[in-house]
Amino acid sequence: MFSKSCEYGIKATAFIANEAQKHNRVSLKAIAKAIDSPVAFTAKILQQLARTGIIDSVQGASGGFEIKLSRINKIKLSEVVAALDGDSIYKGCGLGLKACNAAKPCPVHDKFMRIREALRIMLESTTVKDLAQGLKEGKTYLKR
Amino acid sequence: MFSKSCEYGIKATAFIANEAQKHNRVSLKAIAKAIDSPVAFTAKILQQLARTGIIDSVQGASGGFEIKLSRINKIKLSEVVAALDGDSIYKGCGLGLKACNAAKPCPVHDKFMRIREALRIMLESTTVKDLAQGLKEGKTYLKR
DNA sequence: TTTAAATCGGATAAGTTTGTCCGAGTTAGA
DNA sequence: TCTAACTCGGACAAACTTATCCGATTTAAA
Repeated sequence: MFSKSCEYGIKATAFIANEAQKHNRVSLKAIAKAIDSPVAFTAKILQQLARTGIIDSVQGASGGFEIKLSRINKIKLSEVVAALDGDSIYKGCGLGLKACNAAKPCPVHDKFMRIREALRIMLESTTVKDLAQGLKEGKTYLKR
Repeated sequence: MFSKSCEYGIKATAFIANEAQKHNRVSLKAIAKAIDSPVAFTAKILQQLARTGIIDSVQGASGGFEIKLSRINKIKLSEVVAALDGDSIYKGCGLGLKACNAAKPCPVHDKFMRIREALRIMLESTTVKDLAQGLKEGKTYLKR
């Protein structure tokens, strides 16, 4: 469904948001450990998320990554996905046709539209805070 | 969502089924042309589908690929997908966790389950005949 | 001012998917 | 029996994703 980059990105964002609620800034190392991901690869993903403005990076000693507390309930899961995987998951044709639409649909067009629409709504109605909340309450996990 | 292999495979299967309804057997070349796919790569996919028993292949002159008319309303879209992409699309965790379940869920577990379940139901309730029907009626397309 | 703990960013490697090439085998029909 | 039109299957190549390495830069604190 999502690329590895996107999976790591979502987990990292959830972790950073949860730490933000505890007023912590977290290092790359700490993030990679928390989400069980390769450190250097995770760095690239965090840079991408920082460039997009989803997370903030702070350089230098005692630096790291953070999300402003006031923003964690505003960032949608869909934004994280779009930053890393683009919008093909919402927009693309299920069979990869370039010009697939209601006027000239592919054989799975109608049925796929419903699924993709449900996915879009789900991603757009879930915030980073929602993800962090589960972690905070010990109801959800980022490893195993 | 699906791999390129799977996209080509679904299109090819739909095309073969539609031709089967016209009592035609079709060659690799004809299939690749109809679905606008690379010939040699399509060959691999058709071989895979033939091995799985989804389509039938006939060697030699005037050979090609076909689906028995009596089977086109029995083959589910989910079987085609499973043959080419496996079942990770139904079973895998949205964030790639190996041990993600209701007891120890990832942050998107519940929400993803619903989407994947909808996808599963859709793929299992769509037959190859459904796909061919749209083509036959000129309502759906395999190119562009 | 020096040091150590960080991120940044470019180069490169490994792995997977996608795509190509070609010789061998199969079969209908001339 | 020969030929032409097919599929089969292995080896290879290209492109993309995933992952690693390392030097440069930034910054807090001793």
